[in-house]
Amino acid sequence: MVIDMEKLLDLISKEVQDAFSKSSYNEKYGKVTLSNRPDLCQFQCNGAMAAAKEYKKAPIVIAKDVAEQLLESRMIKEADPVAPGFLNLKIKESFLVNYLQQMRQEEEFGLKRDKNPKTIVVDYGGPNVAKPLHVGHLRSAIIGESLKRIGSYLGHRMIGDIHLGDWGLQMGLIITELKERQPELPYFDLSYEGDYPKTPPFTIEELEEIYPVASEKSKKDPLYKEKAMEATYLLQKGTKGYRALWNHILDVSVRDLKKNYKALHVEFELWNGESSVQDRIPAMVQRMREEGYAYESEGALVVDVKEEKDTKEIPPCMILKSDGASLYNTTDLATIEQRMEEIEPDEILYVVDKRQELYFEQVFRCARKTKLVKDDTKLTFIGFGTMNGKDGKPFKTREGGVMRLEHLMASIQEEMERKIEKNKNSVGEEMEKTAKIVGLSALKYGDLSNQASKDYIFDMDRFTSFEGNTGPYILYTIVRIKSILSKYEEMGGKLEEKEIKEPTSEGELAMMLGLAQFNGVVDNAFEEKAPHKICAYVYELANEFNRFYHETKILSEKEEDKKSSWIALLILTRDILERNIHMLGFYAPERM
RNA sequence: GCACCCGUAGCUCAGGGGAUAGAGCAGUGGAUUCCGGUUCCAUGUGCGGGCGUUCGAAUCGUCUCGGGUGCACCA
Repeated sequence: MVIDMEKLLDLISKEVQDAFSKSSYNEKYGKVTLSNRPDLCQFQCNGAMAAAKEYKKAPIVIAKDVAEQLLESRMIKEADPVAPGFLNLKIKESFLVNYLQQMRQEEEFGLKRDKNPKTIVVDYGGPNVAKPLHVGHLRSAIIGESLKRIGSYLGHRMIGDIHLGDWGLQMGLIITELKERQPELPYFDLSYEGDYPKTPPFTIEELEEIYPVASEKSKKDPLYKEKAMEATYLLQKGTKGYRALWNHILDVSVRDLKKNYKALHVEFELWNGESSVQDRIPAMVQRMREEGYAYESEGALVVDVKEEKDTKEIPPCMILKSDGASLYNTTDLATIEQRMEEIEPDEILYVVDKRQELYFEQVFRCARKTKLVKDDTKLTFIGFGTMNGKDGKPFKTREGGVMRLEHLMASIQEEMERKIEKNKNSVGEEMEKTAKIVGLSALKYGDLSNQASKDYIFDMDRFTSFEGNTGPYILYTIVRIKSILSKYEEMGGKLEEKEIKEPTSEGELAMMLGLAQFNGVVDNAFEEKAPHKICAYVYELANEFNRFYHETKILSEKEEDKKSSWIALLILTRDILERNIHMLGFYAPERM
């Protein structure tokens, strides 16, 4: 039977709230938080100070009253009223141990699944076809993937949509350049009736070379640009040859994207793009017109999205350009419409560059105003900051260009190989594989450990270090636990049927308290859409383990009882650490 | 011009009404030579500045100074 466990802080809060009630104070003052003075206590309740005004009593008197009620508590060992009115709490070890034992038995460590699981679409990634992924795509992928995984653990139905940029002038440009180079291809023969070749007339490398060339030419040559626009028009009109060519571009490009995202351990449930919603645009625009939302302004079709409470001017949301063409807004709105029809999400999360905040504010308001979404459908913008170089400016290659994601990952891997080589624990292929895993942890942890909304500095040396608050340090800690456990097995020990006993040291107690925080932390991280809180937790837990490890000789312990309790504790620590890093989007090797 | 975001230790970052503001890195000193020395412990300066709200402010409000970003036919 699976019982969702209450979060530890909730349990303690409830206990303290009861104590407030019993001493005839309002239980709302009984909220308990983690202590910010670990030297004094483990948990604290500040409610007595807040309650002082209402009851016209000194806070310390209230705290004392409440403490009295807690004398018989089965979970609180000490409740210490301290001036001016803090209530300092310590938990009973027996209760803590039971809690951990239960965590071990429950699915997902008793992680409290949301009672009303939601369907949440996560819009992240947003790459353009025929263009290589670069560091600008990195944060969206990393953060989006993590939020998706955290949400899934909490029981939500998370659906990641890559939202490809696969429509518009860029496609016309590529087709035009192809035509210049290979006019003899059947795709350009408008009278061609036969089947088109199955194999694309280009490789991904060629495709990536073609786009910038075409883009450059169109800027300089108006005639060329006109051709590109003509090609775009023909493609959108559904011209057979152009469609066939477009399909090739998409195939080649998507295959390459999948490869790259796979290397990042990022997976999308949906590979929809701008093209997926083109068919529904005319009807949607028509409806907005008919229902009086959209009107002509300066030649363009717009929907007003201003609101009374605005402190600044919010420009209207443009639906069609003055030349009648659709634009990004149109596609995004149509995408919302499609998602509502096909998926009916409770929420859509947009994980995009924070500079697009105003733009999405317009789109969201427009979607709401034009009833594309239900009143209770949440549209959430999660803006992330820029990844900067050591100089504090946007990350660039040495030549000053945009760095390709592949290149960035390759150089991290190289750096990792150099470091791992020194350990001499692995060679050849295994080392390469390990370097990849550890490199990924360096990159993702380095990114996620910062608040998503802030810019951060990518520092190769710091991120790949095995010391400090880094991915490799976390992995190393996990590997160390694994190593101890396998040594224990080699010595004839069994990992099963162990029971966690009451702690025998401060370090062990701290570790236990840390482990018990797990479900509260995950919950909070998702609530605030803040993967960095998972990072902070993982780091703390790793530190607690290392401290414990340093002061405790586990394998040479003579008392079998103690030893087996520690082994059980180690297993739980390993499992929780691994579960957490999985939520961050990476995993630990067996050795490193 | 208007609006939004950010200023926390030498550096990179947490903390977003509660007690003495924390980590890591770098520096210095030490421990452990044992399950992986990629570990552990100790040690210093700091909330850009002013005014206000509050029993209590790094946190909320306001002004100011610095930095970044955005303001309809790009995405």
